[in-house]
Parts: sequence; C-alpha cells; structure tokens
Amino acid sequence: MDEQPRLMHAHAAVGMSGHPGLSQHIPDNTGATDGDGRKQDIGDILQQIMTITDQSLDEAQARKHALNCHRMKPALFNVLCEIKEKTVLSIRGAQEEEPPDAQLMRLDNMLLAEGVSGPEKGGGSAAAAAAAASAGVGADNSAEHSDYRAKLTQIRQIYHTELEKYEQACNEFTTHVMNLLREQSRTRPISPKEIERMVGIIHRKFSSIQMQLKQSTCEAVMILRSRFLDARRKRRNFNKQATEILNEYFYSHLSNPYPSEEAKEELAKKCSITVSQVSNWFGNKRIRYKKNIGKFQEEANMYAARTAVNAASVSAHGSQANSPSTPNSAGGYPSPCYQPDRRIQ
DNA sequence: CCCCATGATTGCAC
DNA sequence: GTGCAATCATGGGG
Repeated sequence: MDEQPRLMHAHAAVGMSGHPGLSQHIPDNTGATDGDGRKQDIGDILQQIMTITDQSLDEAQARKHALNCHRMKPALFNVLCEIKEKTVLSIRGAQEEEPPDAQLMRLDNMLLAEGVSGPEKGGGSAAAAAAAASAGVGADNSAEHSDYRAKLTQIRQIYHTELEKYEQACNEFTTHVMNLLREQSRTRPISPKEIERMVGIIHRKFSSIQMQLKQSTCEAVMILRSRFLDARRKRRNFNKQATEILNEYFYSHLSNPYPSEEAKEELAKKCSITVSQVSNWFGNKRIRYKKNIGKFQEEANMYAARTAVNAASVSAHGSQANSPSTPNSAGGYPSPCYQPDRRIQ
C-alpha cells in the first residue's frame, strides 16, 4: 500500500512533459458525469494496458506515459490494488517453503571433495594428488597422475566458466526483470515483496540450471575417476628390494606384525611406495601368512637368519634374550612374544 | 593357456 | 579410523 505515493511521485515527475499518443486515443471527457462515458474510459484504458506489450517500443513508451498521466489512473490503480490484495494473499503461503536441497548439497560436497569447486587452483591438483596417494599410485605412475590432474583441471575450468556464465545471465535477467517490474509498477501495483518473490523464482530457475551443470560435472569427474581407478588396477609388482625390505620388517616383527604409522611411513619411503601400499602389503601378508604358515616357513627362516646375522654383526652385545622382535624360526607364527590382544587370529 | 603369486578393492566388525 | 577376510584382476612362470 505504500507504493502509491512513490508511484504517484514518479508519475508526476514524468508526467509534466508533453505526451503525444494517448491524448489522441482517449477522449478527454472523463470529467463528464454520465456513467457511460466513464465506463467507456475505463474500457479504453484497460484496452490500452492489454495491448501495450504488442506495440513498438516507442509507441508503447508514449502510450504508457500518457496512461500514467491520465487522470483516471489513480482510480484504476486503486481498483488494481484492491484486486491484488485479494489475489496476493491467496498466492502467498503456497510459495514459502524452500528446503535445503539434499541432492544439491551432495553434489556440492562431491565437487568440493574432488577439488572442482574448491578454494582455488591448488585445490584441484591437491585433491588429485590426495586421491592418487590414497589410491596408492606409485611414483612410476606420475604420468597417469598428471594426466588425471590435467583432465580434472580442464573439468574445473569448464565448470567455472559455465558457472560464471550462468551467474552473469542470471544477474542480467534479474536486473532486467526488476527494471521491468519497476517500470510496470507505475501502471499497476507491485509490492517490493513481489519483486523479491519474482527474483526468488528467477534464482530458483537458474539454480536448477546450475544444478544440471553440477550434475554433469560430477558425472564427468566420476567417469574420469573410474577410468583412473581402472588404470590403477593394472598393478605392478613391487621391485625386489621393496619386497625384501617389507619382508624383513614382517619377519622381524612376526610377534606383532603391525607397523605403526611412523614405521609405515618409513617403510614407504624406503620402498618408494605409498603408505597405503605398505598397509595393503601388510594386510595381505598377515592374512596369507596365517592361512598357510607352512608355505612361508622357508621364507621366514631365511629372513630370520638374515636379521640374526645383521644383529650379530651390528652389536657385539650378544644378548639375544631381550630382543622382542626376534623371529620365531620354527613355528613362525605364534611367536614366543605372542600378544593375545594384538596379533593375527 | 593354465595356474599361482600378488597388489588392490570391498564388505564387514570393532 | 584400523584390520580381517574374501575376492578381483593382473603379472609372470611353466
């Protein structure tokens, strides 16, 4: 209801200049007391409003102008206000709810996790590196890395360009609509709330487009990722030296073959593999050793002997009794230092 | 080509 | 999160 003075103001401001067009079309007999003439007037004005969008810009501008200056306009405006008040109430309430879209959040999270929508450039490659590391890709696969990274960066770029485009288009469109509404608000009552709602509708439409973009970006990342994963599955055996280092550790800690995080890191560094590969290796080794101790007997003895020799050569101490990691040469598995709570079961 | 070894993945339990 | 167990899929020797 508070639009009226503002609108009238605008109207007055523009209305002073001469306005060709409308005065010619609308008979200036509105002051007449007879009802027929008035009805005729209103009919004409309504007609003008109805056809206003069909007219050329200049013509429409002129007519609009004239319409705004017409002295029947305030009355008509009031009528429109009244009608509106009734309809708006019924519209309202139906449009209030806006739950945070779960799917959109999932997409956002994924894009963030993949480094596509992350803070900046580094995010992408960092995420790729992290993914690669967690997947356990060795240093020799760095070619695959950079390929993956490059593709991810490409996706990221496309995503951002598109997003920016959409945002720009959304803003342009919103501004356009708002201007239009503001312009129209001189002719018909439009509350700021309504404009707000319209903007909301536009934003929702655009965000649904954005969601599609996010969705397809996610798909692209998934495809890229699955290809990368497939590539990873093409395993290579560790080199001999790495296997020896791992075995050495395993058999010399047979009573408790669970390297700590630090130990894993060190082993990883020594073998030039990743920590998760070390974990995999130990996981596989433990289970396979346990399943068939007999088969590993020879290996165990060999590494036991080796560590014994090493120990002997390193320390002239000679006291073996207090070495907890001394492998149990014969039985291998349940070592004398067996710890019930922390061993292969 | 078959078969076994082996690194990686998955599903489950804690 | 870690570890176990089962399983997948490839590598590589015969």
